[in-house]
Amino acid sequence: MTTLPGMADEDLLRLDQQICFSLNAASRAFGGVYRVLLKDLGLTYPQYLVMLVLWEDGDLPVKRIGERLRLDSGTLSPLLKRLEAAGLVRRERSPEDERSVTVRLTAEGSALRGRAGQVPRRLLTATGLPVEDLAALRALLDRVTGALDSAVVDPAP
Amino acid sequence: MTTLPGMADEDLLRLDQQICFSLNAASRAFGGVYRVLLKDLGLTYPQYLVMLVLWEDGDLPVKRIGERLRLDSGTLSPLLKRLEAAGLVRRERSPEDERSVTVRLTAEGSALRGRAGQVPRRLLTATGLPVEDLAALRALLDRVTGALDSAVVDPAP
DNA sequence: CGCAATTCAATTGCGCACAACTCAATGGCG
DNA sequence: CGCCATTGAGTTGTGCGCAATTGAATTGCG
Repeated sequence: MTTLPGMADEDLLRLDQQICFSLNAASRAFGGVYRVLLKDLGLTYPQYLVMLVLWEDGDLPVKRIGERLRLDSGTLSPLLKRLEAAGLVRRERSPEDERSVTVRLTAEGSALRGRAGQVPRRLLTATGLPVEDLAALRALLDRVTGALDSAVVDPAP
Repeated sequence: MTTLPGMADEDLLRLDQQICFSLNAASRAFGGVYRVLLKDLGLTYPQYLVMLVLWEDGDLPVKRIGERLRLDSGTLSPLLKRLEAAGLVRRERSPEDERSVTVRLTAEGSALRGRAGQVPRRLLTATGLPVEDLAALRALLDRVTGALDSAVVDPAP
């Protein structure tokens, strides 16, 4: 079984503590830096992620954006409304499937990409890691995410 | 300067995209697994982090908990109220400094530690990574967090 | 064809994260 | 001593994340 022999629950509690602390802290530290960098673009971090997807892929239905970012409509609907209110995107019901809503960049939304050009470089230097280490970090994170997503965890032991 | 020569803004945008996607996804994937594991303890993930700190250190003022978890009173005050409502902690004004509030585990709160004993092991196995890889991941994350925290990022280029 | 199951977006409700602010207690300094 | 800056919690407001639900459009199956 999965008993990791030779480690007491005590020790695991401590290790667990460190790992979830570290991931949490890192996630929020990233958020903090992005918040500063994105301030004069008028974007929040999650909004920036949506714009990245749209800049990369062009117009997309809400569903696709959700798949790319691992977000559901409960998060995306109000977020996209705010982006629309800011004049960066428009939302239109798809003619061939009235259930689907296509998100389109406005001219202003597309133009914002130019002003965002400096953001990644400034973030990468802020991390203090060489690009190779960041790639390694990303690989590890993706492996963990994949495992966690496919791990069917039954609630009760 | 910090120009990372030889990389175009285009490429950096893409790399940035991948890194922030990965970190975000990993963070939320962890949250999802913890949510399931903690469900029958009646704890959310952030509440679990607070309990871990209290189990480790004993009674603490709100201030100290915030330092340990990188959280401010705006987050902790309502969270601790919910833990108190659940009967896991009590909050008392410190006699020697009336501004400070000490958070104390109740008997029920201490007892919960036993029931939480299985959580870390089950999480570790869910990650699908050997312990050494997780340690490496944690080290990388801590390095990045340290760098990001100390990086004074001026809002406007 | 017609009805049931599925899909997609939106909404509601709850909890967390963070900025900005209030308010009381404390400490320092003239 | 008296005043003022600082400190510690709490509150408010905004936005994200997710579960659960709704409602309309579409698909599938008898």
